[in-house]
Amino acid sequence: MRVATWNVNSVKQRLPRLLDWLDQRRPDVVCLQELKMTDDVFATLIGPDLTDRGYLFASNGEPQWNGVALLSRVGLDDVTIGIPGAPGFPHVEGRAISATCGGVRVHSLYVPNGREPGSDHYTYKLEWLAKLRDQVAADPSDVLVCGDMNIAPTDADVFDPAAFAGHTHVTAPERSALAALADLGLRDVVRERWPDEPVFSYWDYRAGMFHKNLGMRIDLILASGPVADRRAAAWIDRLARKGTAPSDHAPVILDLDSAPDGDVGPMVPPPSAGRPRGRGVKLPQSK
DNA sequence: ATGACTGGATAGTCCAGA
Repeated sequence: MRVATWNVNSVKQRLPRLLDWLDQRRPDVVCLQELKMTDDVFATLIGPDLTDRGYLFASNGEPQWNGVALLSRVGLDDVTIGIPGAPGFPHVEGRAISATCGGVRVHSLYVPNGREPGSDHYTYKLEWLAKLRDQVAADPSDVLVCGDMNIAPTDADVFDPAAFAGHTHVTAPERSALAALADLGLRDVVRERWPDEPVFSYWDYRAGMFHKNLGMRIDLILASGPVADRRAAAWIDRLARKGTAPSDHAPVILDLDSAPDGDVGPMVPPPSAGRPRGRGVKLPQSK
């Protein structure tokens, strides 16, 4: 069984690339984030294409921002929209959906960004993550928590820790929220497979960050022990970040029991021959 | 080349993203 998660940054803009990628990678379960459309529009725009490919689907969308979905061709049962008791900002946003697929409880998540440490949005992020922890704690033993977690688990998951000082995604309280999931037995399958490689899943569109491989690993697949033990391959599909009109995120792929493409490489560019990359580079700044 | 973004809503630019 192949499970993937991908922040597509607008299904509408990503439609041709998403369909091509489904045909190429043929995942059995797909977690999507940042649909940026309502459930009705999602079903109309892409539903027939998904049905043609054998997928059942469910979504938790909004008109303009956020939005998550689950696609599955190994069953889609007991769908839960959102997280029980989770806060809104101020309204409850489309950031979580879960279902049982192929015997595994799968979560597709778009964790709030947090904006600035100490801001209202940052508090919202931490409170939302606490409710996620409570929901997962009530889950069965076979669980996959997938999505854009908007947290880099360690300093190895950003191109230069100094560039992120004082920013969200790397602060101790955010990382503690991930540790709380680890305390429930969830394991970071990509990092377990590639313990030393700089594997990123997000690169800012600006300033040629992708081509310089100045990224972050914030899209995660966290597996409970029985599921993590079934890992045959785990990798980040950075080819999907190349070419025309990509998302700023790449998909993350986990193969359970067997790996259709073999045990692919870490999907990182070869190390540059010269100076170290990324030291002293600043984050692109919003106006 | 030492600078380099994209999407959504809107109808000027502004907000959001991480």
